[in-house]
Amino acid sequence: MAPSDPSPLVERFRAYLRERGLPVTAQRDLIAGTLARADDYPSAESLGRSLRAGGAAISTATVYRTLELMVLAGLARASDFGGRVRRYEAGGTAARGHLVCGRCGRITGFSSEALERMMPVLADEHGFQHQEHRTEIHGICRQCAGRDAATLSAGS
Amino acid sequence: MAPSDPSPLVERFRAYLRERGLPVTAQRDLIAGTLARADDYPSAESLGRSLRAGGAAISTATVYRTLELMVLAGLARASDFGGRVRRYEAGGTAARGHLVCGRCGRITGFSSEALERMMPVLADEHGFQHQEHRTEIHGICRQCAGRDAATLSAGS
DNA sequence: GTGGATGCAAACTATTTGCATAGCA
DNA sequence: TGCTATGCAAATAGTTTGCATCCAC
Repeated sequence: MAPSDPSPLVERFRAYLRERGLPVTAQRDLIAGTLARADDYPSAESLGRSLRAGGAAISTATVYRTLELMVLAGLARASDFGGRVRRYEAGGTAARGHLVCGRCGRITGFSSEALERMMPVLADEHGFQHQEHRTEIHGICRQCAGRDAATLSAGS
Repeated sequence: MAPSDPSPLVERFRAYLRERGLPVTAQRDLIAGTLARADDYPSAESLGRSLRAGGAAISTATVYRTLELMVLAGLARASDFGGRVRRYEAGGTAARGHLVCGRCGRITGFSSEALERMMPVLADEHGFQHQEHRTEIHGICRQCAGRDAATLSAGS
């Protein structure tokens, strides 16, 4: 990663660390930077793997610890989208809803004002104090649907 | 469990099994019956534990396999509500939304017609074929909120 | 210099699987 | 009788933790 152009997420993470006198390390910068650039909701393991593939020397344990710290800091969000691995996304991303493709596994974030408005209302209706919410829509993405249609008409 | 009053879920599971010539076993009846009666979204392990506590001899592996089969049959739903264990609920339950209390961990299902209507629309807006959806609201349940308030005013 | 981060490897937890045996159809 | 479930125990997979060492402050 070029340290000349740190992403806003890296900056915010650094600020968070400095505020409480915690060390800003090369690993933390790298992990935050990679998460900020990731568009595939990586797991701790896959994120570490790609970092190592890029030449960085980072242990899996550090990746786990750092991502956990970022979640705590409110700078990342974690979710296991129906699978068995916890996957992370950069926080601050407006996306609160996620489209999970059952075919290719790709996850796409989206945001909906109507949804945002509805959630606290639904919580309230049940005497529940809303803090945050998570919405997943499982189905088939456009690309996979198109591929299916093509395969169907062409035969295998 | 008294076999004299099998729950509808047990019946439907039996029917599903018979339809495809699969064995209807005592274990499967027990597991389906227990899941039908459970109101706490049990994990495979906790479900097996309570069965064994009740005197039944059922291995953990069988519980996992049976619950998985029920999900496949569309008679149960599985989700890990932000935690690291997969928890199950009887299918057919109208609930599609879940309130997850961050204090006591209790999960409460709810259904909302408005939410049901909105999901396919949201999917469509993004060129996504909607199959199913999952909505979780994380926050504090009424009981815990009340307890907090009491503690606060009384001092610890 | 010191508290905290890192890396390694071992520990853990939840879940899955292989295989011999038992049970339903 | 034949196909499938079950149980046990071992294998996995993902994640966490203990501890010695290293590094940012």
